[in-house]
Amino acid sequence: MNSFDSKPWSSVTVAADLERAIHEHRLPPGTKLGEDELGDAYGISRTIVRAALLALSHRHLIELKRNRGAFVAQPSVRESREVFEARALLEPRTAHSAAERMTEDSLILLRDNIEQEHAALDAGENGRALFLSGQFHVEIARIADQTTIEAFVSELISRSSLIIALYWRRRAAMCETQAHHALLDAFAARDGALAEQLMKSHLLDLVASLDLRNVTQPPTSLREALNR
Amino acid sequence: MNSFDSKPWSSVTVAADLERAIHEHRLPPGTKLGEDELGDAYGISRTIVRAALLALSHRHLIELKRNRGAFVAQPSVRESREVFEARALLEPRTAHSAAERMTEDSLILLRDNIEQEHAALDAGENGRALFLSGQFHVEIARIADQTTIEAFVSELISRSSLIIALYWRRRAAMCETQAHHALLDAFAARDGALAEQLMKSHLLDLVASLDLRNVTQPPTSLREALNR
DNA sequence: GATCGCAATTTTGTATACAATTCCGGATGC
DNA sequence: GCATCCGGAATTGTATACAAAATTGCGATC
Repeated sequence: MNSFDSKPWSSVTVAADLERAIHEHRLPPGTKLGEDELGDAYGISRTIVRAALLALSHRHLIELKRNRGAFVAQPSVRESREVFEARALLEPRTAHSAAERMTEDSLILLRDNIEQEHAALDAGENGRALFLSGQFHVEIARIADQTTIEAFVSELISRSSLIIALYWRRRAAMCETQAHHALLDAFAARDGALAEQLMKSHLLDLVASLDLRNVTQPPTSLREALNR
Repeated sequence: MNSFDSKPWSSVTVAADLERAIHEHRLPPGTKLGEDELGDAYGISRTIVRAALLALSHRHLIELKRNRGAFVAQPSVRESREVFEARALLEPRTAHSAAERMTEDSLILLRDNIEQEHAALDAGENGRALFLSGQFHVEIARIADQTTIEAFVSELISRSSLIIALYWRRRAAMCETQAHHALLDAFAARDGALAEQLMKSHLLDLVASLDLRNVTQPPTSLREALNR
């Protein structure tokens, strides 16, 4: 996969690479991430792989089972709800701040993001589109100039991607782009209150598009179901 | 320090032990945490120490400088503001939820926490009192049954302890206990709105008790100031 | 006497060796 | 035929060896 890159991979670049792969659904929930396997893929020793896996586990993107290895996380229904409740607390008011601090450059960045997402959808690159859609939210926190909140939102966005992989229901062509467009308009008008309201609705729509009924979790593989 | 414990230290227990030491101001901001030193102290190899340090760095409690080592973090004025802004978004509404879910057992837990903090203050154990004071906030998130938010709050609380170490101004005998007592009453009355309001005020009071004017940071050591 | 440079020491970064645990398949016995 | 047990293979956990970088201290030089 990445074996022929001459880049000097470090634990942080490997973690970022893996996080993106997870975010884009190239590594679906439940996937086993073997240390030797990854080490070979990146051309590094297990030492660095382990550091990267540790970082991802701290972000709740993978689960480390002692003596068993690393697996792409499979958020429970409960956890999924919590993630979106946390987002509901953080993102609307952050959008409000962002609207007030909005610059022309930032607007261009956001507009470009929507553009790229559209292009990705047209090209059938759904994973990439999902990633870009997430970046839109992270970018807002960055524009609000809140590094700390940005870090939390970034984690929550990546976890949301896992949640979408597991519980996505609505087949409709993403209304996403529509919601982001509306937000963009609010930002362009520097209307903080509107941006906050739109973000709140957007998040509610997102949750509504999930199937979070408390049915027994469908395990990805039979193995996982029985091995506990 | 811990050399004679027969416990089997793991990266997670070591990280927890270090975090508590930082939280209680036994390890002040800027302190160098040498790997060999820690390994000797806990009777483990650097491998586990490094995993623990990695975990703490992900929580922004220590800073890892490449080829230089690990240092207890020294949050900037900017970062300090951000931490409290994040807390302002998360904690008030979490307190609201907690009030609505409050049980008798939880009330006893919180009451006990205040009790212990008082005892610690009387005994002159200020570090321990500060730790307990932080636990009060984490406990609220736990009572609200929000594991994800609890994790964020827990990190923010620990970082707040570093901020207090650096920027604490007011000498007054902590009004803390007073604020926590008022919160407890709101919880006992299951008054969510009041709890939310009290928490908001409490956090504002906390920030007000800090000296976050943008003066040049007083570095713990001259070295740190010049070595960049 | 102060400054600069170089080497020795210390400390961190990475790979690897070895131990411990789990996984998997086959043989065995009921 | 089915379950169980056992042993080899594979994988993770931990320690350690070695490499690379930074710090320190000494001594030469001006």
